[in-house]
Parts: sequence; structure tokens; C-alpha cells
Amino acid sequence: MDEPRYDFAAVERKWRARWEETGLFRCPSVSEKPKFYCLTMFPYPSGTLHVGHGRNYILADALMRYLKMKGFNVLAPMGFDAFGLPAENAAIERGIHPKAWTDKNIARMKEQFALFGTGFDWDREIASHTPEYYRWTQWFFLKLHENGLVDRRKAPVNFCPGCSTVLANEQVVEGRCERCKSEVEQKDLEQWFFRITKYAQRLLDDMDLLESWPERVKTMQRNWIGRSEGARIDFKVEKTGETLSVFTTRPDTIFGVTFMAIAPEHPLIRTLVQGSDREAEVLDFCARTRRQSAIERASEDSEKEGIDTGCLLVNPVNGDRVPLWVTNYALMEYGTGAVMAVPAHDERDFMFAGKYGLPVKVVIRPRDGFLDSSGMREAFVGEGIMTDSGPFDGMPNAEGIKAVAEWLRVKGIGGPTVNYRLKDWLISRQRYWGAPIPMVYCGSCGIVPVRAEDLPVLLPLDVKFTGKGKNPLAYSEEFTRTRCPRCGKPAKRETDTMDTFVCSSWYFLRFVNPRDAAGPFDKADVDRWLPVDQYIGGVEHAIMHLLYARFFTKALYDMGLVGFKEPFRNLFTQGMITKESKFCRKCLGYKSPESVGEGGACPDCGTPTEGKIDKMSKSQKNVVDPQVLFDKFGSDTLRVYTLFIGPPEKDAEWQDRAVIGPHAFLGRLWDTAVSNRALLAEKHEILPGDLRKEFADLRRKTHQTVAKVSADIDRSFHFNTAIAASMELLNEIRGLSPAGANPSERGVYAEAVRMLTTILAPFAPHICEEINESVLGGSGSIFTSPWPEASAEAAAVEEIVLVVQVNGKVRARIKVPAGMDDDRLRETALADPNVSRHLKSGNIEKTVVVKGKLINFFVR
RNA sequence: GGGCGAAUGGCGGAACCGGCAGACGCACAGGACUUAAAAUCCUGUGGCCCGACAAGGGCCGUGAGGGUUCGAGUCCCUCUUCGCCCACCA
Repeated sequence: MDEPRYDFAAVERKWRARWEETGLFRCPSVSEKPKFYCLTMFPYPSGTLHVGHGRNYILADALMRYLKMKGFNVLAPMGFDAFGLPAENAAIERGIHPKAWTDKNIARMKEQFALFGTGFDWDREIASHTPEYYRWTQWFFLKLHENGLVDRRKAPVNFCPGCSTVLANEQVVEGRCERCKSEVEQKDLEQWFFRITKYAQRLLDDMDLLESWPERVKTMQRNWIGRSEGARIDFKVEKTGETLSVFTTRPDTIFGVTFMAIAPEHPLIRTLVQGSDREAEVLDFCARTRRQSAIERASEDSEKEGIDTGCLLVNPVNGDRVPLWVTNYALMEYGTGAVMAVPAHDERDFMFAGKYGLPVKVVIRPRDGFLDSSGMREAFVGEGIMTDSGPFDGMPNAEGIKAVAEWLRVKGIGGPTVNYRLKDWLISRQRYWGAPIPMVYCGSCGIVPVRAEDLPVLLPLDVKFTGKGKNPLAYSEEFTRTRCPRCGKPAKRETDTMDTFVCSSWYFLRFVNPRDAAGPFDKADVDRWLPVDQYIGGVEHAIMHLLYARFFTKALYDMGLVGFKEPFRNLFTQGMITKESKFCRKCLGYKSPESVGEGGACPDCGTPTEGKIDKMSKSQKNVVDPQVLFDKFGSDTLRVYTLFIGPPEKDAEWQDRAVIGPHAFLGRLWDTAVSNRALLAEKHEILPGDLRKEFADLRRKTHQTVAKVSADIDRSFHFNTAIAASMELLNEIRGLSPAGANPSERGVYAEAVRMLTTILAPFAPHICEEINESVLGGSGSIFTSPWPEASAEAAAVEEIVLVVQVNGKVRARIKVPAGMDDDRLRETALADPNVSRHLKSGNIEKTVVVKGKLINFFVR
């Protein structure tokens, strides 16, 4: 009797509904089971998900289901990082309100999550644009403010004159406005900062607490924080006696300073040149460089340029008077914005000195020789001996670095110091669609924080989006007009909103108590659930999000609000999914791979297209819509293919045609189950002695597979090899007919199918649930049943294939009993005709035996 | 310029501590079923050579070259190509 074909659409629908009804994935806050917080980075609701996004969620979901079966109380929540610019741009371009656009996208994306068959706990859903959420974002702002971690000061920002608004760094493409293409200007504006630099050292040190973070991510954070040890040295302006401090990692070269370089943005310049005959020229250079900087400085190796200010500075160690130059290579945002230039021992200073005819003074000579400044073709940056350096002559310069710094400290003209590349976090945005900064400007009291009990500062919905002028919030009378929280007099509200990275710096805490109206979270609950046991997301967040969230957690720890120092104990960054895109050189456009077809010719002009493997993107027309695959093959196939595509930490290339493999595999699994219904319902004790060889083999394979799948997930989330092993097991099951089998053998067959169904459940949950219920007679969900234990005894081999090598080359494979001793192995191996043939040529000088695997004879 | 990672059949990938290279899958080829196609199932599939197109056996083969080792895809050195991140960082 033929079983009907597997109706994946109906089965998957049934189980999605069942999980929902029974609340399978709703996570109780308190449980006897050990907790596991499995967090997937919450997405920005851009509207549509492709299979590349799907990889992230499927990965996390498979892991979460596995852990659930392993007996953990798993918290796997999901939400939306819902503030941000695209929503506002949609409002400007298409007249949709950012909130409507965002809500619509969230609804659409929640539908799409169903395509991936994910079992997140939607009861805990959060969205950062809701007042219930951003109220607490504002509350954290106040807390940070209270604790001296918020700062308001002037800072250079990207300003687009075309749109007359400030732009985020991400919106500046090659120095131009992303939207109107006009050149972006640097403007000094009052901005809000979080003082993350206070935590620079702890952000470095506590990386030891991050158990399994990819080394790559840790390195990126270390580089970003950019700690460098060196010295501060105070130079004096000859005329005025003002101090100009510099930071250097090479205090050992202090006696070789021949000029000073200062950034065009440096505030000291204006006063220094005021009234001098060079004033106009210098200021003009500054203005020009600053205008250029956005565009030119982004390009690779822009020419070093500078102008002499006409001012002289005094080198505090020897009284040398050196000229002060404004240069485009001194950066305001690093160190003090001024550099002592030592052309003899710094590549950039050398090039600059060469161009402008500035002197070169050698103060480090090679260990075994001398160095003449006139013959130098490049700076000498290697190690050597200090020379022409006053009291330090003859000292190795590596020692000199510390010695000079200490000497400067004693003399009161500087001293050892540590400099960080990390800058304070500029969190204010002159944009509407974000959490309003809860501050008020009062004529009498100054800048006053909103009282916590008055939160949230609601974002008004009735504003106009013109894309012109200031932040739309600034035009909302209703919003800006308020009273001073301190004196009650009329006052003005801050109209800047917070960077969306602020919202995502604490969301992992909110999931613990998502509906708490009394606070952002309950401390006891949060301390029980956090740190996150496994965080999963894209490597694109390696720096910003992960650094900010770490900073937030440390700040909250210091305030006593949480009891842990790091938010994410383990981090997994999954690789991107790429796909071939087709580019036509003649039409200068990307073509969808389907339209290009087999021959590779452009569908519009017929010329051959170029294929390129790339990240999925709309503009390259290489996105794969999960809906299409879902309709054609179902969720389980989409999941298994996605997991099977390759090791999850690596990029992988999507191949449409390869999806059929996992689909056929699941079809065979179904077929195997339903066509052995009767047998699978039986219960038999397995007596190993009753098994014919092929059934003993199957039993061993079954237990080996269970062990391998568990190990692959535990060790490295390598679902790809776990699935491959499951496929092997199914192939072995199908190679065997249970007809005529004795009860023990029938038991082995049933055990194989049962265990296979169970271990595949995290990857292909719907079909496994269905087989479990309708064929195997299981009740309830397979995810509430325990993960199978592999029996070491059942997995043990009695017979091994011994590889026999002569001089490292395989000459025979012999089946031998597993426990055979070395002497017997040797005898058996030597008895093989092919082995003895290769041994004939010489004497055996050495024999190496690898237990259970291999024997190698070395002959000369 | 600096840092990190990668390179294995026609393709995606496997090989975990140095021990059978190419698991598993795609694609392809042949066959079964079918009026036919699709679907499904079975068989084969790194290259070259000896042998008979068999059985069996040999040589080569993991980007290139060298080294360590009884034995190297894996470890060490040099180089090439590609990818990502940072980049005038004083």
C-alpha cells in the first residue's frame, strides 16, 4: 500500500499552530532547570529578510531547540531595533510616517520569521520605538548623567549644506551627502557625549572575561580602543609662554625635534597667528584643509601639506627653538592634536621635512655604525643607540623611551602617559526618529534633566517631514515648549534624539522583564539570567554595538544596578551568505541570475555577463527570497539547506539548485518512517547477541551518529557535519530491509529511526514532530523529550580496518579485531602479499603503530 | 602600510591532537520505472598509467617553493592570490 506523499505545507502549518497554542517556547522566568540565555541580535526592521538573514535566526533556533532538549530552561527572545534613519527617509521620500513604516515592517518581518520556523518567545517581544521601551532608554540617559558620564560640548560634526542637516557618519559617502551629493562640511556644534573613554582601560582588561569570543572580534576591539603608551611633553610658545602639549610614543627622540606639526582644527592656531602678517594665509590654509579633509583624507595616500605659522616653540629639554607648522597630517582627533616632528626617525616627518626643506637631526644611530643626516633617503626607525641627546647619549633607545619619559616627569615638563584612540561616544542626532534626549534648557537654571517620574519624554507624532531645515522636532511647539523641572518657569526642550546604538546597548536586559512598568528590569531576575550565555549575530557589530553594550553594562555595574561586568559571555559571529551576481558591462547594470539563464548572455543586449560572488543585495539583484523556497520546499528544507551549506562561522555561497538535496533527504526520512509504521510501533528489547552483522553495524552507526551530532553542536555549532552524519545514518538505514528480521533486529531498526528523528528535530522541527507523533507514537512535543544518549558500549567497534603503510604510503587495508595487540598486528600486516612485496627491497628499520588505526613500516 | 582570515575534484564542502585526502550533498554519466517527460530509485564519478574496458596494482594530487617527521591538507620558513577589518594613530 502506497503512503501518500509528504504534505509539508499542511504539516508545517499544523506544528506552527501547535507550538503557538501550547506555548512551547514561552520561557518561564523561574524554573528548576538550569538557565540558558540564547540571544540573537535583534534586527533593524528594514522590511524584508532574505535567506542570508535567515541563516542567523535558523542557527540560533537550532541551537535553542537543541539546548531545550538537553534540559535547559532556554530564554530565546526576539525584538526590533526600531529607531533609525531609513524610517525617516521613507517619510520624506514617500510621505509615510516613520512609525507607520516601522510598524508595517515589523509585522512583515514577524511573518517572515515563521518561514524560518523559528521558535522565539514572542511574549517577550520588544521594540525600541515604543514609549514603554524608550522611556527606559531615557531613564538610562539620566542615570549616566547623574553619574557624570554624560557630557555636552562642542564637536565637529558632518553637516550637509544641501539638506541643511547633520548627517551620521554612515551617511557620508566619500565626503559627500548620500542623498543630495553635496560636499559635507565639518561644523563645530554643541553635542551630547557619553564618556566611554573613562572605561577604555576596563574595556580592554575585561576582555579576559569573554570566554569564547572570536579572537578576530577581540582584536578589532583592542585596535579600536587603541591603547598606546608614551609620553606627554609640554612645549612653550616662545612669544607668549603658552603651553602646547604633544603626545608621543617616541620620547627617546625628543632631542631630534626640528619642527612642530599642528592640526588645522587646533584651537590654538587662531590666537597664535592673530595680528601677524601670516594670519590670512594660515587661516586660509586651515579652512582649505578642513574643507578637503572629508574627501581627501579618505583617499589613500594624500600629499602631505603644511604652512609655517611663523611662530617658534621652545623644546623644553634643550631650549631649541623650532618652527610651528600647520599640517594636514596632524589629526585633531588623536592625542593632543599636535605632534613633535622628528624627521630623522619618523617616516611622515621625514617626507614633510624633505618637501619643505626643514632640517633633519639624527639622535638615534644604528648599534654598529653612524648615521649622517645629509645622506639619509628615509627615516631611521629601527632600534639603536641614543646620540646627541644630552644626558642620554649612549643609551639604547628602547631603554630611553622609559628613561626620558620619567625624566620629563621629574623635571615637570611632561611625563609617561597612556593615550587611547577611542573617542567619547557622540550620541546626539539632529533627527526625529529616535529617543528624545530628556533634557530641558531653562533661562535661569541652565540645562536641566527631566525628572525620572516625568518620563517618557514622548516623541510627538504630528510633525512634518520635509527633508528641509532643522530636525522636525524643532518645529513642534507642543514638543519644545515646556517648564523647567527645577524652577517651573517656561523652558525649551532638547530636540536632539539619541543614536540608535543607545537603544541597543541595553535591550538584552529588557528581555528579562519586558513588561515591567516600574523599572527597566528587576535586578534579581537580571542577575539570575545574565550574562547572556550565547550571543549570536553578524560580525559587522564587532566594534560599535558590542563595545557600547559592554560600556553600558560596566557603567550599570558601577552604579550597582546590575551584578555582572560583561553582558555577553560567549559570542558567535556567523558568516555571510553570498551568491553569484551577473553584471552586464554594456548596459552597466546587474541582471537577475534567473533572467540571464544558462548561456550567461544579458537578457537585454545579449552580451555575455560577468559573474561575481557577492553579498546579497537588492542592487546586485542576487537576493534569494525565503518565501519562494518556503512555498516550494517548506520551512524544514530551507532550514536544513541553510545549516548544511557550510560551517556557520564562514561565508558560504548560496546555490539554488543544491536545495533539492536536503529536500530529497527529508522526503526519504518521511518515506522510511511511514513505510515502516507497524515495525516502528513495536517495542523490543535489543539483545546484542541476536544481531546479524548488518544490524549490529546499524546499531553501532546509530550510536556513533548520536555522539557525533552532539559533539558537533557542542564543540563548534557545526550543524553542517551533524547533518551530513545524519544523512549517512539514513543511507545506512535504507540500505537494510527489516523484512525477516528477528525481534532484536527490529528493535535496532526502530531505535535507529527513532534516534535519527530526535537528533534531526532541532534542524527540521516540523517533520520530526510529525513523525514522532504520527508514526512513533510520541505524545506532546519532541522538544520536551530528552536528547538521546549515545551508548559507548553500543558505539564500540569490534573490528577495525587497519591501514598498513610502507614508508608512509598505504599498501593494504586489513580487517582485524579491535583489541589486537601490537605484535599480532605486525604479524598480520606482514602477512599481506602486497605489503611484503613492498618490503622486499630492504630491512625494516622502524615500525610505528597507531592504536586502532594504522601501522607503518619504515624501510631503507 | 598594519591586523586577521582563507586557498582541497566540475561546484559547496569533509578530514577535530600530524595517521586511509575528497565524508555528505550538488552537478554529471549510465541504468530501472514510464508511451514520453518530470518525480523517484539503483550504479558510477580526482587525474594519469599497467592490465582486457575485468580482478588487481602503480604513479601523481590539498595555491607555489623549501623544511621538520616513520608519516604533512594539518606543524615551521619563504612567496603568490583572494577576502574582511583598521588605516597620515604621532
